[in-house]
Amino acid sequence: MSKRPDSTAKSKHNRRSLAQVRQDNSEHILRVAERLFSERGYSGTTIMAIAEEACLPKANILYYFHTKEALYQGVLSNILKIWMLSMNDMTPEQHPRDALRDYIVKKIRQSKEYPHASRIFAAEVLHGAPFLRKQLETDLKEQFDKTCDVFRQWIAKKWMDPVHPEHLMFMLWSSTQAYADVQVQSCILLSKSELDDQDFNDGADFLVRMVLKGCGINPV
Amino acid sequence: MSKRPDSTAKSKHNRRSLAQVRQDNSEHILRVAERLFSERGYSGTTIMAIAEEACLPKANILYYFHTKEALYQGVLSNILKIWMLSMNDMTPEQHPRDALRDYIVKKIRQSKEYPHASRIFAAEVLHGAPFLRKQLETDLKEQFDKTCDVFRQWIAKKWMDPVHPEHLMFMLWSSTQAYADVQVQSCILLSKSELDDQDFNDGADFLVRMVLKGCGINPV
DNA sequence: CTATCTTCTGACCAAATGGTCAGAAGTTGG
DNA sequence: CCAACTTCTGACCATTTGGTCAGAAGATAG
Repeated sequence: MSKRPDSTAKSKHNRRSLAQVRQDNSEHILRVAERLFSERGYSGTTIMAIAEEACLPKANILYYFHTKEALYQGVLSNILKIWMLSMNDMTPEQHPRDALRDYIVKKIRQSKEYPHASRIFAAEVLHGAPFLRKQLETDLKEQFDKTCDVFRQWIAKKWMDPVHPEHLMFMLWSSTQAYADVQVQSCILLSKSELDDQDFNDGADFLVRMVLKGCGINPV
Repeated sequence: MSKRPDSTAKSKHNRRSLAQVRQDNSEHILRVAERLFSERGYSGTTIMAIAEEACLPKANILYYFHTKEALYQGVLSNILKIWMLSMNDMTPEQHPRDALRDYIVKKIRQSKEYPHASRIFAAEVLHGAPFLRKQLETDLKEQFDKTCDVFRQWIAKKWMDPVHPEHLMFMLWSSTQAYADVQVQSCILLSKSELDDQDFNDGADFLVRMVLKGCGINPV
């Protein structure tokens, strides 16, 4: 049960403004909801469970987010913000050696820092993106196409082997994503209670090396 | 609504034995349930929905599978059967060039042929494997450790670069799995209604090439 | 201090859900 | 043909779930 920011300090002094209260509570609820949605999925998460974890009465959750779906949308829009933000553009001028390395490292770091977000996103896609379809079809597709184009230009410049750009993108996405999604499984398989920093670094090193070599790029 | 095997042929003749009826119906229900669970997740799938899709009254579903969880377990055990079956052992004697190629091709074919199973499995793992934990900790981990060991032997024989075996396994698993999981997303990104055989072949070729080169294996 | 606005909450509700059960309908073996 | 057994199903039930609402409690502005 993650405590909300205030809780004890309800005495007359140390008062927060209404605006402040609203923001604090909204964010607190969103944080709790994100965790639960990522652990149990949309249907598996009840408003009551969120309320208990957030130490707030159920009706209060619904005061801030009028429906369960609205709450979920709130979580999703937070996630997409992170996503788009970190999805740095690779440029045709950059050498793929650097651009791909940066991309992989960034993505894996993201999987480490925002595992809930990563997993919600993955679950969303897995079930046909019922809530994200629109956004994926516009924003993400644009990004995807642009990046594939960069790959093609690198290939034209003979900076890398003529690999299938689309499949390279799939491979980059899935294998970096895996470090968040399969954390549970990883723990089972590696017999660790959690992936540590070293594991993430090893993963990044491994992937960078594999991708660069696999694309015929001299890592220098 | 996928029709059940019998349906019309209820007239006196052309009768099926009770044993036959039982098997037919069980399998029919499992098939329908598998599809729905993969599309909507465990909590998102109601018995009523399964009943409607299977063209059977709800009570009949519960006659064959006493609880929702039992039905889900039935689906899962089907899935694990497929999984373990196709998880061919790579052996230290095989050259990684052939073994890895076979593995990737097989896995991707599996993603194509059993997309529902693949997705249920992925969702299960994503949510901490609430129903599969035991099996993963025993069967899958054994397989995992054994395969990592094979990689180590290949490395000792200088048949491939000294890559991190565990991370290679992750990468193989996630990037092949992706061809089932992300089918939706793939369709969005590639603007196709479905991945066709060519796409799966391209994916396999790409991955084989990438992995072999990435591991410093001469593809011959 | 007071009138007004926002925040908060217990009590309540209709619908959906997993599950039960008695008994009808069909099958089987003798 | 009959007794025993399996399959099937409509009606029913308790619980859970998302959501409403009236009014209490607290904050704010004049």
